Amino acid sequence: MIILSAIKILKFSTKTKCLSTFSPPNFTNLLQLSIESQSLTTTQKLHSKIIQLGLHQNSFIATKLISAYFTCQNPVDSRRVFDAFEHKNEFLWNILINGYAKNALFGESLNVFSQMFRCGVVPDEFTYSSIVKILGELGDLVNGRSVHGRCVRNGVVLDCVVGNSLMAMYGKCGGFQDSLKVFDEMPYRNVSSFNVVISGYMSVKEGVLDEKLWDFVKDMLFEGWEFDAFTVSMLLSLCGEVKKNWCYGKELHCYIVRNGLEDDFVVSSDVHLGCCLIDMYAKSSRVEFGRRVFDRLKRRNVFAWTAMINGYVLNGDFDEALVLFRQMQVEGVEPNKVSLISILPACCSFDRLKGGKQIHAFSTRRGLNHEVSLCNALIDMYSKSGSLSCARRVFEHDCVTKDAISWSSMVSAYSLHGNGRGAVGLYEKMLQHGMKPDRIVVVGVLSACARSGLVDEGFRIYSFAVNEYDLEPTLEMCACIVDMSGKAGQFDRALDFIKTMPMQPGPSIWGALVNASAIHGNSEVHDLAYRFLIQMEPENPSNYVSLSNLYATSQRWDVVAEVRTTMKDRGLKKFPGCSWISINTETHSFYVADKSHPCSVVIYDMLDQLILAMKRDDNGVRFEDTVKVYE
DNA sequence: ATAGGGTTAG
Repeated sequence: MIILSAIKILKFSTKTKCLSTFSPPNFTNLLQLSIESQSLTTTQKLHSKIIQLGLHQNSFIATKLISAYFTCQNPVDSRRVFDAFEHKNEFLWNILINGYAKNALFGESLNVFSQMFRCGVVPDEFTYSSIVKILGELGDLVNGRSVHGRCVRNGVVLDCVVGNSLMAMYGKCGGFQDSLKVFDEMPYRNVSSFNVVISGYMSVKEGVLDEKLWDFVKDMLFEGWEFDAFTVSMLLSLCGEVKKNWCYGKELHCYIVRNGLEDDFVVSSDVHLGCCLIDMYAKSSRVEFGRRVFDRLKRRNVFAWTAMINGYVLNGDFDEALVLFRQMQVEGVEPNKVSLISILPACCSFDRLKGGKQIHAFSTRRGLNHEVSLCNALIDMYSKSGSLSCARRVFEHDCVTKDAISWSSMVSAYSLHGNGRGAVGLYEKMLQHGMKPDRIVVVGVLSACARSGLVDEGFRIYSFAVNEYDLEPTLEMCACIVDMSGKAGQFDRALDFIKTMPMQPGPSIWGALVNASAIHGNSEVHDLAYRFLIQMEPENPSNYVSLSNLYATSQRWDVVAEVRTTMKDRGLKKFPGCSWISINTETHSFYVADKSHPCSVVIYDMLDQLILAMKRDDNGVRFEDTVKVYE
C-alpha cells in the first residue's frame, strides 16, 4: 500500500516535471519506503529517476540507495552506486561494510576495510565495531586480537560500543577471560556491556560458572543498573532449567510488567520477550501461563507460534500442539523448519503416524525435506511410531548431508526395534565414513547390544571408542555395559567392569544390576547391588518395588510384606506403570492385572492365545501366520 | 549508522 503510493507520487512528479517534489529529503523518504518493503523494483525505478535528475552525487541519497540495494539482497548494485560516488566519506564506507555483513558476505566486508586504508580514509568507531563483530561471527580470534590492538593504539577502544563488540568477539571465539578483561578496563559502560558479559557466561555453560553469573547479575543490580529487554530475555532462558539457582521466572515476569517492558509485545509488535516468557513457562511445566502471554501478544509471528507449540509438546499436550499447528496456518503464518521440528514429537506414536507422515509431506512440498535437523527429527518420529523402514528411507534419501545426530538417531532406531545387528552395522558404517563417535551414539549402540545380547560386540565397541577415539567414558555408557553383561547373565564380567570403571558407580549402575539379577534369579548379586542402590536412593519407591517383585517370584511372601511395610513407614508410594492403546480416537489404558475394561474377558483370552502362539513361534512356527488365524 | 537477546533434532 505504502509502496504503491510511493510509485504514484513518482509517476505524478515525473509527468509534472515538478523538480521541487524531488528535493533530496523526499527521495530519501521514498528510498526508506522501498527499504522497509524490500522492494527491488521500486528501488530500481527510484535509482533511474535519481540518475535522470543528476542527484546521484547527493550523499544522503547515495547512502539510502546503497542500503536499499543491500536490503533487497543486491550487493552488486550497492557496490555500483558506491563506486560511482565521487566524494566518499567514512560514513559511506561504513554503510558498505555493514551491507555486505548483512548479506553474510563477511569476506567482502573485510576487503572494503583494507581498501579503506589504501584510500587513506581513517576508520572510526562505527567501522571498528562492525569489523570486530564480523571477526566474531567468523570466529577469527587472530585477526580479532590484531584489530583490538589497533583499537587501543588509535583510541577507539574507549568507545563503549567498540568495547562491547570486542567483548562479544572474544566471547564468540572462546576467549571469555579476554572478554572479562575488556569489561574490567572499560572507562564507560552501558547496560549492553553487562548483557554481553551475561551472554558470555551463558555460552561457556559450565556448572561452576552459574554461581559466578548469579553474582555478576547481583552486582549489576547493586551498582544501580536496570535490566533491559535483552537482559531479561537471557535470564529467562536460564529459568526453565532444573538448576536450583534459577527459579526466578515469575519474578522476572513481574519485573517486565513493572518496568513497562511488556509494552514491547502487548502494545508494539516486538514479540521477542513474549517468546522468552512462553518458553520459560513451558520449561517450568506451566504451559497455561505461557498460553496467557501468547494470547496477549500484539503480533503472533512464526517464533511466537513455534514457542507455544513447542511448549505444549514439552508438556505432553500433543493434541493442543496439533490444534495450534493447524491454527497458525489458518491465520496465515507459514511454519518454518523449527516449527516442523517442534511439532514432530507430537506424532511419535503408532496412532499418530499418519500425522507424522503429513508433516513429512508438508516439508517435502516446502522443499525443507533435505534439511538435516528436520531429517533427524523425522527419523526419530518414524522410529518411535513403529516404522523402521520409513526412518531408514528418510536417512537414505532425504538426509543428504548426515551429521552426528542423523547417524545416532538411525542407530537408536535399530536399537529401539530390537535389531542389534542393524545398529552395530550402521555404527561401523558411520566410522567408515570418517565420523567421530560421540557419547550419545555410543550409548545408542551399546543399548542395542544390551537388548540383543551382543555382549562381546558391546565390549569391543566400548574399548575402541575409549581407546582409539579418546572418548571420555560417561556414567551412562558404563551403565549400558553393566546392563548388557547383566542381561546376558555374565555377572562376573559386570562386576569386574564396575571395579575398573573410571568413576564412582551411581544408582544407574546398581539399578541395572538389580534388574538383571532379578531376571536371572541371582539372589547373591541382587543382594549386593540392592544394598548399594538403597543406600544411594532410599527415597525412590521403584527400588523397593523391584525387590518386592523379586521375592514374590520365589514366593517369599514374608520378605515381600516386610518391604511393603518399609515403604509405608517411609511414606513412599509407587504409581503403577500403565499401557494404553488408541482406537478410533478413544484411548484405553491398562494396569498390571487390570480387569476393569468392559471387554476384559475377551482381551485376556486373546492374550493367552498370543502367548501360546509366541511360544510355538520359538519352535519354528511363524508368528505372523499364527496371528492371522486369530484375525 | 555501530554492540548485546528468540522457537529446533540423538
